[in-house]
Amino acid sequence: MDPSRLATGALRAPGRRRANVPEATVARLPLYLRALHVLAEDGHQTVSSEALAEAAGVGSAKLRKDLSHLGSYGTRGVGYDVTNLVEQISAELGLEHRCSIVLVGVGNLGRALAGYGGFASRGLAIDALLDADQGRVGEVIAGLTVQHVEHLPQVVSTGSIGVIATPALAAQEVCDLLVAAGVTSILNFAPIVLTVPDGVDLRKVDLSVELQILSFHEHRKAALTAAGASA
Amino acid sequence: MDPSRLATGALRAPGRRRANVPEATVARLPLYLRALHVLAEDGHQTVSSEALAEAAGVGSAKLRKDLSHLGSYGTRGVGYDVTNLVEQISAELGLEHRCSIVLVGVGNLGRALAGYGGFASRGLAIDALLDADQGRVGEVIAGLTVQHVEHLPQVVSTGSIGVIATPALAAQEVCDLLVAAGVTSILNFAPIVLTVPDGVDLRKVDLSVELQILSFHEHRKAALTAAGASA
DNA sequence: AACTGTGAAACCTTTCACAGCT
DNA sequence: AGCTGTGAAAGGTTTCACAGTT
Repeated sequence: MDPSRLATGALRAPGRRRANVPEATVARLPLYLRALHVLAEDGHQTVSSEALAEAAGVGSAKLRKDLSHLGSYGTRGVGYDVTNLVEQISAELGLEHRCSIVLVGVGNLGRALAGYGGFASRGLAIDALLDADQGRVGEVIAGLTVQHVEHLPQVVSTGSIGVIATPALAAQEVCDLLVAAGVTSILNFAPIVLTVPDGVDLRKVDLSVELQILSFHEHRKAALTAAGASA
Repeated sequence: MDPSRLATGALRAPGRRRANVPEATVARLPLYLRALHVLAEDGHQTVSSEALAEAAGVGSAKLRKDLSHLGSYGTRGVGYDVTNLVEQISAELGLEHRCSIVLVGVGNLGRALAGYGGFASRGLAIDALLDADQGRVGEVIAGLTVQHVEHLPQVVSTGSIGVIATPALAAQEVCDLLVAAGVTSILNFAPIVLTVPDGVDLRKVDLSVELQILSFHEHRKAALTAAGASA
């Protein structure tokens, strides 16, 4: 959110050799990682920027530029070593030491997230489920027992990621609780603008926003074809 | 994806007065709309760019620039008329004529999406549920009966938006079916890269990608504090 | 010959600062 | 006086094209 802080001096650590990785690049690293896993399972040992870009759904120049921000891990004339690149990207994303994920709000969406297998595969899995509703406390979902939201401080450890899947009205309160418990990275599914202190990273996923964006494009296309028909 | 196409000649329609709205602006219009609805319910008749920006979680300069792309709907010295602005943005997003939404894949996530109230409130609601699993066909979720995916052509109408909530392996096939049925706007929740023909808009929501991005920031913060401690 | 890594150009987005309207 | 609308500057991202390496 405040990119200027990304560039502040603090990271002149002893043996660091790389500059800051641009935000747009970070957002694509998970895509490359996923594509690489598929390639590895297919038995590929190396991959060209062209092929990996294709698998990840981006242009090859973009891919090379992105990877160049992590360092020079390719071999000219050959391509990238799949296993090595998986390791480099995983390291960059901090996926070595599985950080814990706590999910607050076990409604429809929370349940779906808890049961979603996509996380587990790659170093990320939900470790705790919490809810404010006593009626849900004790229920077992995807192998985890739902705890009352008051136990938040006990289930949070350093480096935990918080996921908010509560109704909009409860979201800010839950967010404050997460921050108070020391969480500095939050993913919000509630359709509301949350406020967090400096130093806390907040991302949001808003389903109806996505649909409205598509609605815009659909609307525009309809207008275009109507205009085309009248021309 | 290909911004150049957005700027092609085709839209020189007779009475058009506005230029193209930038993609980044489109992505924020739904946020403004939501904030405006809240303000309207609170009884506000007008709102300043400062106040609306605050409510939407953006800067006021950005908000004004965004709204200026839609036209001049504010009054200097006063602000924006809430009701009017809601109408203008709704029109821009094409939320007048409720376009139908068909959701394919009624697993955990699909169920959650079907039951999610967030859509219904604002011109967008799911109209049909489909699944490839005969065991799920006939089930009633959120007032809708699940139909077999073969009925897709019958439930799709012009301007429909397709939502894919199937497992990754089925997603491309379902996507192809949607495209064949005439859908030109698709929202994909499956963790896989989909290929669509030109002219079809594709957006994706990937939960594990979001978590991995947060993991990166968490990791970076940890590295920073470690470096800070050693300094 | 094949392919990476990267300056430079083109493009898009955000921020600033203020002219101009009410 | 207060606030919008907008050129211009600053910053970030993507694309191009090719030098350099294996």
